[in-house]
Amino acid sequence: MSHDAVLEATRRLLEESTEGGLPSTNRIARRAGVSVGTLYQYFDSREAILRALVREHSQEMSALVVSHAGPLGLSAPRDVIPAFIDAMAAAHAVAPRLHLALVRETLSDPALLAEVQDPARALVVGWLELHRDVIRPKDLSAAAFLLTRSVEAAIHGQLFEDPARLGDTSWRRELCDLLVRYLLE
Amino acid sequence: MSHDAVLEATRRLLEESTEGGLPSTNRIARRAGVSVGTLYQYFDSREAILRALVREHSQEMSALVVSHAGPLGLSAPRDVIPAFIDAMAAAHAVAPRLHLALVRETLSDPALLAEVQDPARALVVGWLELHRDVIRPKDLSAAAFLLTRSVEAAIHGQLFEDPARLGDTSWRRELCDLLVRYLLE
Amino acid sequence: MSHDAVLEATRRLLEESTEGGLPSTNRIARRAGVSVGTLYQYFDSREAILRALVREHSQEMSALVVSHAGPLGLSAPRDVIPAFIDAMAAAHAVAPRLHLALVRETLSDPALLAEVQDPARALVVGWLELHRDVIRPKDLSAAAFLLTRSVEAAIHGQLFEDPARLGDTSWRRELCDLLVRYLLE
Amino acid sequence: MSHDAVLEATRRLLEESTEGGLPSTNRIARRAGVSVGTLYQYFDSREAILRALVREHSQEMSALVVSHAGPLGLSAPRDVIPAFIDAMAAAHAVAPRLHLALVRETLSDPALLAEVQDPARALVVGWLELHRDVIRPKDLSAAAFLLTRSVEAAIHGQLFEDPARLGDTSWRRELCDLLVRYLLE
DNA sequence: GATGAATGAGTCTTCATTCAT
DNA sequence: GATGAATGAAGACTCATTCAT
Repeated sequence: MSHDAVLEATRRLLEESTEGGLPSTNRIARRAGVSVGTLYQYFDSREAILRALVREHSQEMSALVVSHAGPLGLSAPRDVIPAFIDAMAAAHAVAPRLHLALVRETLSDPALLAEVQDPARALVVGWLELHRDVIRPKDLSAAAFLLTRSVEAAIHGQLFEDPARLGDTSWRRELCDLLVRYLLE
Repeated sequence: MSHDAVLEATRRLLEESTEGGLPSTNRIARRAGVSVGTLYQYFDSREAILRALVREHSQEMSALVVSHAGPLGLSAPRDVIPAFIDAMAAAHAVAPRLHLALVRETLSDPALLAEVQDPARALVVGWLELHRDVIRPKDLSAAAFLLTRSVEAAIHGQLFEDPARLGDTSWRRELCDLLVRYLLE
Repeated sequence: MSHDAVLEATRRLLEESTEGGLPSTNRIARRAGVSVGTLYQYFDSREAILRALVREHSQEMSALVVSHAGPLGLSAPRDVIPAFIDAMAAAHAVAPRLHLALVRETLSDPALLAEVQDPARALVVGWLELHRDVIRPKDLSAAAFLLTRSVEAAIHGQLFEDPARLGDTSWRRELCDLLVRYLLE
Repeated sequence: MSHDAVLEATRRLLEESTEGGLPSTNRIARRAGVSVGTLYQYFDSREAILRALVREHSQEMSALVVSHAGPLGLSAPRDVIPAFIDAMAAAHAVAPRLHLALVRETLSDPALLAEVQDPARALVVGWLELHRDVIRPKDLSAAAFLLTRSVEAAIHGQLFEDPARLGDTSWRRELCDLLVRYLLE
């Protein structure tokens, strides 16, 4: 219970604050309505909170994307791609500041980065394999890498540089073009 | 003089350290062979050092890329694209840890991010305009956004996830495909 | 039951640890297979555990020494003295780290120190009285003080400075000389 | 300057307090009339303060003893021994609580213990060598060990168990007897 | 009696910044 | 301009103790 309260408090603090850093343990505890001691009953260290947060967040994001675009898994890639882009944009729009903060923090922790990125990439590889016959590139793993990186990059660009324009359709069309031309010839 | 010594000391410290954070002002000063007081004579605050560093770094990166791929500005895009990718990879390989640290720091400062990204993007827009006749996408600004974001994303992915493989040629070929198919039809 | 489990757990923890301090109550409880709450049902405070420990330990030490050298009580002092030294050394070798920790802690609690030292001294005084005719010093209480202090000091010196040499015979001979010459003329 | 202020403040705090422990860094700083930060400019850690204190204290004690009994170095051992005992007692009477606290703390740090005890022991060995012809025991190093340990033990006993009686002459006579009979046959 | 989650004051330590020299 | 000692708020973390269940 307190475990979740701590995580939720951190999420809120992160979503509210302007600068990137993880809040102090005391601040998190106060916001969670518990004492610092309690916080340390559930997490070994400040870093452990971050890790838990990143894991939960990445699963939530995956779930969101899947629930948006997942059902289309069997449709033609040409239809799935724009849906996927929309789903990714929507998932990123839920808590953009939190997302930014977590991305920022994960950047300097390769192990955590991998832990979070590998399953997501595996999902994409699976989808590519499903449609192997119409997918142009042969190295599916390399393709998945490029794919996920590019989509995230585009969305992050929008998010970090000009959040207001995240809903725009122009960059989506362009990104869709990029992917379709790369994947489908 | 001291101004540059401080910047250089910070660069070195950042490139050496494993964890991401900017070193303490005292540490920077000691490494620069200067007193903290002097440091504050040249920089208003710890943040100011960071900003100066980011600016210088981004210019250096641009210069590196231009000196690598620039001469080809007038060649056919089909030849320039791979050269550009190589140039970007080379520029990122010079001081990868420093680059990571600065990217990390810049992430939560939209103003600084824009200040650094706009000129780079302008360069790309300029190049696209030069070859407007053979460039497929019409919205050059959106194309430049996608272009720079994707290339950086691919390189950062390589850099942050598996630095050893930055020199590989497989991901470059794939990235080249992505760009050529998008830009040149 | 739990009472003894707590004491035994503390003893073990103390004997295992390298640094001197009494372990935390939570640690003791966990090791004892008991909850902190239970611990407080048997001991008023962390200090109370320490006091109980010191008392038990001092009785154990006395018992050990008596069982070693006691039977010789009626023999000639010249024979009892080396036996006593050996018995003291043996008693100290059982749990040297625990002993050190308790000595350390007792040092700043004069009342506890007296409580532990007085009975031991009384034993020695009794023995001296038994052999009053061959014992040179007249002030038996002062002699007992010097005696116990000196033997303990020698053993502690060995124990704290160079535990490996506790089994050596050279310092024992020397200590025996010291005592014999003082007590027996 | 602040360096000494910190040490002096700690000394005073230690001499005043009843329980043994080294005071907190904040307390020391406040008492020294400086900020915690300043404290850390002169000492690497709380432990470093302790070490500095122990070193200074042991030198002060040595100096005190030497200034008391030193001039007699060339006199006959039979005269030097009581003077040495008096000098040791006097040195211990200067700041008994401080001494107790430092002894307590040093107990669990064999390296520091050795650092402090070795020079003192060397002094005694030197003196024994000077009078080798009249000194009975042949192993001077073992004799010095026993000597210093016994004298300290007797004084500490007096100090920790019944400080008021430190000035008494009865235990001194007895201790003197012990040493004379051991050393001089 | 037993539990163990919760407390929160207190610990050591760091660090950006100032200012008298 | 340069120095670097001094500051002190703030940070992460510990731990003896309580109390509702």
